[in-house]
Amino acid sequence: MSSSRRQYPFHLIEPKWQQTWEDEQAFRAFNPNDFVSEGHPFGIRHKLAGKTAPADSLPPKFYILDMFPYPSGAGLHVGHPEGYTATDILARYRRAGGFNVLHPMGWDSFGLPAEQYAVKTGRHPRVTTEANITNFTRQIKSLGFSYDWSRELATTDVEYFKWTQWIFLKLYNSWFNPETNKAEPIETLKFPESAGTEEKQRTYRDSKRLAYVSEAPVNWCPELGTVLANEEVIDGKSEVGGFPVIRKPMRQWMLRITAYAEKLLADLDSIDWSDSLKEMQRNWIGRSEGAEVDFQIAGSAGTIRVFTTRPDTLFGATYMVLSPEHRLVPEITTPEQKAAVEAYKNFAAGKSDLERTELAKEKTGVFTGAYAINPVNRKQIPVWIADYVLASYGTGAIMAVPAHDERDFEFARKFNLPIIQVVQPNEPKTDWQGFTEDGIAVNSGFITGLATPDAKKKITAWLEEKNLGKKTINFKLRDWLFSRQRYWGEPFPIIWKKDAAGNLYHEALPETSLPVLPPTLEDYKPTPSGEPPLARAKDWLHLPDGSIRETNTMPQWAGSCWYYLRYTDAKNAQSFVGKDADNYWMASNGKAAGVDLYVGGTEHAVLHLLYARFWHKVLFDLGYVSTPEPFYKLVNQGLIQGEDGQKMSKSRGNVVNPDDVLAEYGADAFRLYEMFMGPLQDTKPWNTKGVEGVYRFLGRVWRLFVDEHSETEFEQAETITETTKRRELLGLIKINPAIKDGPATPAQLKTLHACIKKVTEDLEAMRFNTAISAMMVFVNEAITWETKAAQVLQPFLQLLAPFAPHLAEELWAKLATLAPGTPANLAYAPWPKFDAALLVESEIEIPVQVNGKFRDVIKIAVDADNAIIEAQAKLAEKAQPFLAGKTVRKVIIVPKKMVNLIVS
RNA sequence: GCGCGCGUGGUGGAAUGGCAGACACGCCAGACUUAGGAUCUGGUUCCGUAAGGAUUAGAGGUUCAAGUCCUCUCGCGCGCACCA
Repeated sequence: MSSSRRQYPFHLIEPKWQQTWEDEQAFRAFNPNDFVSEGHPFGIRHKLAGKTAPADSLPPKFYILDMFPYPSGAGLHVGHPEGYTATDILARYRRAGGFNVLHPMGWDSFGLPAEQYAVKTGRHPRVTTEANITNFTRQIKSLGFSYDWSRELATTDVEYFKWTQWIFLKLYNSWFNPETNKAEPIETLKFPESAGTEEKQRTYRDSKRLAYVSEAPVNWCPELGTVLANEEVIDGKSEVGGFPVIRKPMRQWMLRITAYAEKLLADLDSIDWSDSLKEMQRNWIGRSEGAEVDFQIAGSAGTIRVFTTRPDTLFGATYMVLSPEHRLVPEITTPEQKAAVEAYKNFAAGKSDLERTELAKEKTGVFTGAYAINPVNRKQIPVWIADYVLASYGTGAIMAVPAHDERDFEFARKFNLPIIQVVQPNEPKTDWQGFTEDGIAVNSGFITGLATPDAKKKITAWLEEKNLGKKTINFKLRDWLFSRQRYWGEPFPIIWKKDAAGNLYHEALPETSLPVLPPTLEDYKPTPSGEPPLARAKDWLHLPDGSIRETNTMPQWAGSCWYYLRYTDAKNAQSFVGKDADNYWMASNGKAAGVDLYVGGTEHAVLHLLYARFWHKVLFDLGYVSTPEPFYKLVNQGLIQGEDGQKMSKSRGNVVNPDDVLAEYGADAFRLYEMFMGPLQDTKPWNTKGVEGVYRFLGRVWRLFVDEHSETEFEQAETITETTKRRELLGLIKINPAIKDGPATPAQLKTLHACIKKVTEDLEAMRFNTAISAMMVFVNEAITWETKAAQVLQPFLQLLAPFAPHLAEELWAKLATLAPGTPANLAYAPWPKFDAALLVESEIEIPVQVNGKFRDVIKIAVDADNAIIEAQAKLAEKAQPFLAGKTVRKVIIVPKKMVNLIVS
């Protein structure tokens, strides 16, 4: 730790103001019909003090949200406060702008590390989690963020996860009605004629629920001891920890997110997210238009249905491929091929996901012995199985058109299958083999000669007419695997029963039984038989009526799917969120709706952000929330790297701990640096020297405002005063005698208003780095003024306040002694407006170019007409050598910008 | 492989198509000082004593004018990855 002298006493100022804000609950947001206490600055500003405020009396709302953190044992990381600082600056800016700002914080506190720690030590995850939350709270509070702590929540709070379970029940008790195109209560589902018995009705109903049970191969991670969603598996490894993942058939809970694929895709157009993020979601949803086509199996009544985006290439289909898992494989395989097919199925099943992707180069497969009939030309084509065809996409079977599909082309060459051209590239020199783009249909019967889009239309119509196929839209998005074999998650409000025939079936617990608490355990490991840890609690597991509880728990994403809603009404005991609160905080304000600004890392691009949108849409369909989208504007902050330009990690030893930075430079400098580093969205390396730079800037601000002699007295007094009483000594520091409550010079006003303009515009556009540089320019200028007008310095403090709130408040309070009538509370003082008239120049400098090259600058009156500008430009001294002996052929004048002389 | 984004001084970064390098860091020189890792002043893209010239990854193009728009190449980052 450095022993260098402090630039200013932030160590006293910062705790002082944090205490003040907490004492007066300065940043509490008021809901409709809340009572606003007499002395609250929000009430004073909006004339609501001492009143109960109905929705229409409240100012417009602004909901600014951070992605809440997982409270890890490692504590806060410098990456966390980057987004939090940005949102805090905007929250403070909007408050000053007269908005009712909702700016909450909470904890995404279910999760694996606490559970793994529990497995090792036997310490209950709740104990670990609470200790971590305490530490995170301390760290976050020490940064002076203006959160409304009265709305703090943790996903592990019983009062919170009770409602998470409640929402699950809504999913369970709903189905997606394709006719109304929305989710409806399961009661509106009509049974088909065939579902006569109670058991059949139950089965039918269960097959339609938004939350359903599926027995299918899932992503099993042995190391983590749990299954994972597709979104949590990256390159065949777990997103958390990077452990191998294998396919394993298991009984699991799924959420029918695929029913919302179309809406999740279409509604991206209604929200203000970055293009790259929208693109990631689009790719993940993966919509593709094409056709399903039925191929008859030769010598059999069966058909194989395939999905293709290129029905126009049907005449070029020379073979078919089924995925090894396809249900027709055993049926169609001929006796001679049986052994080979079985061997191949085993070979494919034994591959891990990792091997499937990494060894994708070389195609493999075997012939089944069967032939299918191409519906357009009645030709017999062989049916193969190969693992390059995925069971989980489309119909799990394809028609192979080797001439115009790279994968089929590779496969056909390896196994010597015929390749027939059916598309002619528009560019005649292009090789048609392996040509996959649009062209002209050839060798294709009745579609020959048509351009690809027309050929697609015509053949699809033909297939539909002959009842051989139909236009189809397919999505890459799979249903969301929603259960985990863990302890530290929300238990499902579900029990299992046996019917008369001895079949297990599931049933939801009634809402009145919520919350379902997890049992207390001694041992958090799975059972020896591989059951989830909850199965260890025999008393909990078995209900008196003989039914058994579901032992899986929900994934960590469950809690984060709706926390932004709970913040709007965090204490509501009757409902997950009240109608008034939802209407006020999430309502439209004349634009697309929801959270006005949501800031967080890109790592949640397809996980949290897709899941939360899905839940929100279900709640919207069911009438529980007022908007179709949760987050109107979303910004991803960039990664902060270590000083070496590498990703921060313990193993690299380049992790910067915010506590250390705070101790040495203070919270205001830390906040300022995080914003000064560069654009919020960019990845950028940490640089301790850079912190010193902004710290020095704050020191200059301090010295601009305070009297140096009094500061020396203060410092001497501090050394002989006990620590706890030092804060009171701040009163010894007097205002800089150069500051006068008199008129400002035009130059001072101009400097101020230029700064107001720049900072305001930059805040609107979230350009924090350039806003800070504008304030630096102001201070560099102001420090040279012999007499400093209080009326110029005061608005500057308002500009500084969102960035460095502690220092600004301290100086504001000192300056108030000079300027009577100053609002007591800086945080709610109305944001200064710039006066354009003060920025107008009578004379401006404009550059003179000769043949497009900059040569000189001339000073002219702003309202000078073109003739004068031209004349002045021709006289510009440094331009003379380039004009001598030449004729000016053309003069280009951009008013107030530049003049360009074109000479021969 | 496909998609998206980005390449500007020694460093982080600024520049509605109109004076490239704002604002900082670092460095150099000076002032104050017992001292400086405090503070203040000045300088700092490169070549050149200067006048001037070159310069925004590279090559070409549009334009009176290009870091900015277009085309190609190279490099980096992110995402997806046999999705038919």
